[in-house]
This record gives sequence, C-alpha cells and structure tokens, in this order.
Amino acid sequence: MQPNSIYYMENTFIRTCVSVDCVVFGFDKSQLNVLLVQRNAMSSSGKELKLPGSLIYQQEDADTGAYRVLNELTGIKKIALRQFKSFTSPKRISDSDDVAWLEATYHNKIDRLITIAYLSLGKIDRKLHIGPKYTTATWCPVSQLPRMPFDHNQIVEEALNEIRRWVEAEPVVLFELLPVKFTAAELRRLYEAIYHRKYDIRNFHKQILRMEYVLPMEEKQEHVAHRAARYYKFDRIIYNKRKI
Amino acid sequence: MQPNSIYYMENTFIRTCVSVDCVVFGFDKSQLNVLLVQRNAMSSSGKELKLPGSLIYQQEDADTGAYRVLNELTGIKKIALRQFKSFTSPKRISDSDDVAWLEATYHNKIDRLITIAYLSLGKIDRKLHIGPKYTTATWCPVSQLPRMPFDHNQIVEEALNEIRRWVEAEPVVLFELLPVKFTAAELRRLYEAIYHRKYDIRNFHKQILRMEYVLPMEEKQEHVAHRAARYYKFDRIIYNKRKI
DNA sequence: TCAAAAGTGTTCGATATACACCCATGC
DNA sequence: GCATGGGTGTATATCGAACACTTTTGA
Repeated sequence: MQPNSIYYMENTFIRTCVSVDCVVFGFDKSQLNVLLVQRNAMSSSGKELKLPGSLIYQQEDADTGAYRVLNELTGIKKIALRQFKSFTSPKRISDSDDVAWLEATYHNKIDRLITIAYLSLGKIDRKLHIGPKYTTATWCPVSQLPRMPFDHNQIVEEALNEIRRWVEAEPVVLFELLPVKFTAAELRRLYEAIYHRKYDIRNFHKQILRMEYVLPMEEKQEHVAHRAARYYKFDRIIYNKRKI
Repeated sequence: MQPNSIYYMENTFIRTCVSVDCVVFGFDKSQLNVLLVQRNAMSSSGKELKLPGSLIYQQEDADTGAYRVLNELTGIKKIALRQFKSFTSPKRISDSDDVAWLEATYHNKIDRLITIAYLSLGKIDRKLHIGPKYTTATWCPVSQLPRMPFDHNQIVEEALNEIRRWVEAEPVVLFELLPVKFTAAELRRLYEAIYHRKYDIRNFHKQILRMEYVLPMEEKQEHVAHRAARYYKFDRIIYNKRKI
C-alpha cells in the first residue's frame, strides 16, 4: 500500500470550517456594483476590501448564514438570495496575510476553509445599517474591483455569469436593482450591464411591451434637459399570475 | 449579551466533514436512470441504496473528490462532471441509521456533514468496474427511486432541474447519454425525458437538421419489425467549431 | 437655437407550433 | 396483409435584429 494511495489517506478526511460569502450587486445609472466591506487594516498586501461573509455556526445551514451576513451588513431582513457555487480548493487560503487575518478574526487556527458563494441584489441608494463586524461598506463598480483576498475576485466573476441565469429563471430579481419607478432607458441600461451588450432602443421598447408586469405610469421625469421620459413600475401581482 | 446572540455563538463555528455526492444519469430507451450504490446492509430502515459519494480528503478539492468517486465506481478516468449545489442543513444526518452508517464507514464520530452535489452522465450500457468500496451499483429509473438515506432523494430532484441548464449551456452532454450511433427517435425520447414533455415528430426532425453537429449516417437499423430508422452520429469537431 | 435624450414602425429571417398521410419491414 | 414505428411538408405566430427620423425639454 503506497503512502499516497487512497487507503493511506482515509484517516485524513477533512474537518474544515465552512463560510458563506455574499456577492451583492447594485445598479447605478449604467453599471453593476458590488458591495464590499473593509477588513481590519492589519495587512501589508493592500487587500483591504473583501466580500461580506462569515463562518457558519454549528446549528446553522448555509442559507441561514448568508441571510445573517446580509442582515448584519444592511439591516435588511427580507432579501432575495441564491446559492450559486462552492469554492473548495485547498489553495484558496494560501496567502499568508489571508491566513493571519482569519486567525485574528476568528481566534482559531484555520488550515482549510471552503466557502459557499451567494448572490444577492440590492438597491444602491438604500441606506446601509452596518453592523458591528465591519467598519465600512462600499459599492464598487465591477469594472474597478480591487485585488481581494482569498478567491473573492473569482467568486465575483462567476457571480456575473450566475446573475444572467437567475434573471432568466426569475425576471423579478431585475426589479430589486431598480428604484420603484424607473424609465425605459434605466431598464435597458440594466440589461446592457447584465448581458454586457447593447440593445437597440426601438426593439427594447417592444420588449418592455411584452413584459406585461411592467406598467407604464402617467408620471414623467421633471427638470431634465431633454424630453422627459415616462416612468414605469413593476407589478408584482401580475408577475405572480403570469404563466411561464 | 443574551446566550443566543451571535456573540455567544462565535465559539461554535462549525468544523465539519465535507462530502461529495454524484448523481450520474443514464438513459435507457425512454427514461432517465440514476446510478445508485448499495450501502452495507446494517440498517433496519430499508434504505440500502444511495448516491455514490465520499468524504473529501485534506488536500483535495471537491471536484477532485467527485472525479475520484466516479473513477472508483466506474473505472472511467475522463468524465464530464458539474458541481450544482451544496446541501448544508444540520438536520440532513438526523436519522439514526444514517449516523450509525457514517460512523461505521468512516471510523469517526460525525456530528455534522455537508455535501456538495455533482451531476454527471454516463452511457447505460457501459460496463461498470466497481471499486472495492461498494459491492454493487444499479441503474434505477428516476420514476422508481427508493427512499434513500440523508437528503439523497432531494439531491436527485434538484439534479433533474440542473440537467436542463447543463444541456442548454453545453448540448454536448446529451450525447454522453446516447450510444455512438442513435436514431432520431432515441434523441427525441431523450429530450422528452429531460424536459418532461412531448415533442412533435416532424418538428423534431427539423430541430435535428438545425443541429449541424448531428450527422445522418448511411447506416440504418436492421431486423426491426417496421421501417428501419436512419442512424445519426455526433460530430465533436463540428460541435467545437460552432459559434454560440 | 442648440444639445441631449426620448419616442416611434417596418421589414426580414429564424424559430416554434400545429397538423395528416404514406413508407418500409418483419411477422 | 397487417401491425409497428419511420419519415415527410405547409401554414401561422412570435421573436430577434436591423434600421432613421421627429419630439421634447432646459440651458
């Protein structure tokens, strides 16, 4: 029996901590932003911003942990959330700064850590009620993300793909990213940000007409230096009645 | 500070084992089947069949663990595999039979276990080279699944949704489920099994024409008690060249 | 009066759906 | 010759893409 056979390794099954990390997207005029938190400045690596996350507790499942993280961060109780991938590489905590930060934060020696990544969406103008764990939270445009600890940059990359699948399965989530009343151009720019392509304005108006749960309002923009745009609103009742 | 506040709980972050469980689908004439293994008969619960799976090792990521499980089970080295969801509820190992089986199998007290579920596809007529861990493996029609341990029934349910997403993203996986040469009717019945709906025969032929990587062959069925059907084959080169 | 963005219609090709009859083979 | 399943074509609706000009408003 060789030392590296599977039989030799049977007594080294991992026992590991498990964390959740949340990629919360917001939308601001023309681009997607990610909500990042500041980790206590004790690093020389310059990686001060990271995804909000937490180890999960003994009696907690991952969904509950993710809700807890977002609630501590934003004060929001009800928020749509979607697990999208686990990240399990043994190398994901190889950076010594990251190891040191983990041990300082959780008062435990942590040799392995897997994380379950969640996707969520928020309105960017909502006030954040930041809990005691983090000092600041920042919306950061996805095109200008800093280098982050662990594999958080990769997690955001994959979240950007997942958001399309989510929108296709449940278009309602789009309207989590927009104000209650929004213009056709705002909705179009949101699609453009998510799908990373341009949409023809005329065709897009037809597309809105087909979304029977997006209702035109009488109200229009005011004090804009061009023809005022009509506002639309999302109708949840019609949305829930639609057949798919 | 209340005993049940998050601060109190900070010293009870989980350290847990992590497993992978693989849902391997096969296709047989008209329905999807799942590859199940027999767990050593020591239970009174009647839950003898389960998804193939394993705890993962200290230096192994989950993908590697899933490849290892399938390789031990089938002897196949190269197999398409897709992580699709983690299952983390503390209650998923509440059944006492399941707890006892875990401890007998892994020689460890296991109080919590999260699993990362994988989806894979195999040809149902392939000979299985079953490794030492399990005695038998069985293809079980998804319509006749037994009650299985842990949350394995739920995992299969979710895999049945995931397979559609996978097929849409990478249609190549369909042909993992079919023999090298197959008839239009076989491909159609595979779609019907995956999408759980009927397809019109004439329209389906047009759909095959549009799949430029599905080539008609000269060869036809022989010794069938009806008009012989043409065989088709999947052309991987054309498939890889296609623009999406 | 100008700059800036809003709003609007038609055409084309591709795709999805509905639908009914003849063909080849083994028994 | 008959039962069984294989193979074929047309018509309609919907959808996505391409494309240019007029309208409204504040500065």
